[in-house]
Formats: sequence, C-alpha cells, structure tokens
Amino acid sequence: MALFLSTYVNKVDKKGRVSVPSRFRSVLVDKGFETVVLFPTINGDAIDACGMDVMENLLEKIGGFDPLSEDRESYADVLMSDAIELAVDGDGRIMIPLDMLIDADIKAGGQCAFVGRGDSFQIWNPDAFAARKKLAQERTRSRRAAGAGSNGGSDDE
Amino acid sequence: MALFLSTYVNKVDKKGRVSVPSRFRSVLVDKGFETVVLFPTINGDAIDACGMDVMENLLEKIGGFDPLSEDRESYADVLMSDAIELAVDGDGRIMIPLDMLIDADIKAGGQCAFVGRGDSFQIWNPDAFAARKKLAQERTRSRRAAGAGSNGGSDDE
DNA sequence: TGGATTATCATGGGATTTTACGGAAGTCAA
DNA sequence: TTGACTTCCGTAAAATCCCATGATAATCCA
Repeated sequence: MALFLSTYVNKVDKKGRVSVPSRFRSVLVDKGFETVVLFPTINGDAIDACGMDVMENLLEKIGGFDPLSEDRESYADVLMSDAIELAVDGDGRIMIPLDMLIDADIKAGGQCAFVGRGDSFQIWNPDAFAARKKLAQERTRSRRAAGAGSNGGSDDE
Repeated sequence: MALFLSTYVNKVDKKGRVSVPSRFRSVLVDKGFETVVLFPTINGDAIDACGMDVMENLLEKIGGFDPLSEDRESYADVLMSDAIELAVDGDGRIMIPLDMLIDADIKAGGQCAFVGRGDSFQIWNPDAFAARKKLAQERTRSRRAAGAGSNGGSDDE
C-alpha cells in the first residue's frame, strides 16, 4: 500500500500555483485519483489534504445523510462545506484558494510544506510546521522520560 | 525466516548513493519488498530502516486519519513526516536524503555502517556506532559482574 | 589441490529523464 | 475588453538509469 510519507517544501508562485510533490502524486494515482480534497485543519493552523476515499469514509463514520436527525456531528458538516476538490494539472500543480492560503499563513510567492501523515497529508507554512514539530518531539521525549521505562534501561531504540 | 544480521560498512558516494549490503537486499526481497522505509531513530543518533509493513501497522494502530481529532498520537505524526520510502535501484543502491545523512552525522563521500537488528536494521556513522557498541558492552560487563546476569546480554532494543 | 575462469559485489562516471517552476499564449465568461 | 483561469512550452537542477571497472568471492576442472 502506498502512504504519504516525508516532508517536502515547495514554492507557491505568485499566481498561487504549487507543485504537489511527485511522490504524493504517485500515491494519489496509486489510489486511483486525479484530484485532491483540501479543507482547513480543525484548529485552523494548516490545510488537510487527502483523496476522495477519506472523505467517503468520514461521511460513513458520521452516519451519512439522515433527514430526521437535526444535529449530526456539527464540525463534520462544516468540514464538508469547507472542503474543495482540486484537479492536479498537467504539470503536477494545484491552485490553492487564496482564503485557505491566508488562513494557513502561506504567502503567494512564498513556500509551503507538504507533510505526510500516512493516509493523508497536510500543507503548512514551513516555519509554523517546524515549530509544531519541535513541540511534538519535546512532548514525546518528556513522556518517555517520565515513566515509559519499560525495558532494561537503555533509552535507545 | 530471513533476518537482518551482521554489520556492513559501505561508502556513501558524493551523489549521496549507498549500496545496500547484498545480504540485506535478499532479506528485503524475501519479505516481498522492493523498497525500504527510513526514518530517524527516536533519539536521532542514527537511521532506522524497515519494510513498509511496519508503517502500515503503525498507521492501523493509531487508527488512521481523523480530521475531527485535534492531534492524534503526536509521535506517530512526527514519524510519518520524517519517514521516507526509498526504492532500491538496479545496482542495489539507495539515495538517502541529505538531511537524514546530516542528522546521523554521515558525510557524503564518507562511510556508513548497516547494522542488522533482526527484523530491521539501522544505518550509522561507523565511529558513532563503534563508540555506542563499546559503551553497551561495558555496561553489560559491569552488570554481569554485579550479578544480574538475566538475558542475552545487551540491553539494546 | 591449485590455478584459472567465472560470478558477484561495491563503486565510479556519464547520459537520460524527471521535477519544480517561471513565463507566455490560449480560453471563457461577464 | 478585462480579468481569471487554464493549457502549453522552456529551463535548470536534481534524481534516475545505464554501463565500466576493480576487487573479492565462488566455481570449475585437469
């Protein structure tokens, strides 16, 4: 199975076009897609990206359409309404809508980081991602130091 | 079953290419892989290498993509964003990304050690690995002298 | 057995292809 | 036409493929 792995930093040109990393494109093609679905991350820091399959799974998970129920997981609705499906053009690029770029603090003419997450990926302002990653690493380390202990004593892995 | 055993030291050429030891290549083929997945060891000293199965298991364990949860197990995210799947080329070589080489203190044009660990292997700066090995041996010796005895000897994992 | 022949392997150096990315020309609707 | 978007083409750098070489290990055969 193909997974979205690793991190690639690409340039957003002044028209707002970005090359989707070729590895990520291959994964999409492997899954049988020629489009990507984008939507804001739940806390708005970045942009979530995936194939249409993930959207379908999500819809299934939240129960699909039920005209009798008034409240479905409300964020899921917002998510669907914010999501957009983008075609990857002949040169492997997509055009991320301006408001999404602004929300994720990515400037046209600047750079953005494509971050693999396995079955999906995210698009970040590179600096913001670096900061977040550092945080996550520290959290992991302190958690390990705190009590994980487990084996003979070496903290190597 | 085939295991990654022994240690091989190969040269990293100036383009960043390294021959994967032929024994290790055979093991990979035996397991049904034509690619290797690399990611930094948890403490950043070296590079971990395994087959794609490990990544897939990890993804399954963390439950896959859920846009509704603010952050899933953060170490898993860091791992996916740092990991990379590399194809072994026709000559049995891989191209390790530059930043990984730097983090592991391996210079292009220098050497690196492929260290078997059974169902996975690691890639080290040869000197760093030698030092670490010596340390582990001393630790084991003093522990045996102290009386513990117990398992195979190394407390590595 | 021992010496010659033949694989296999690690490694170097081109040559070719791919990729990211800029710009120009074409398309379409208002 | 104007502005927004799309398709097309050119380029430089990087990744990948292809073949040559030397070294070592395996094989063969008188």
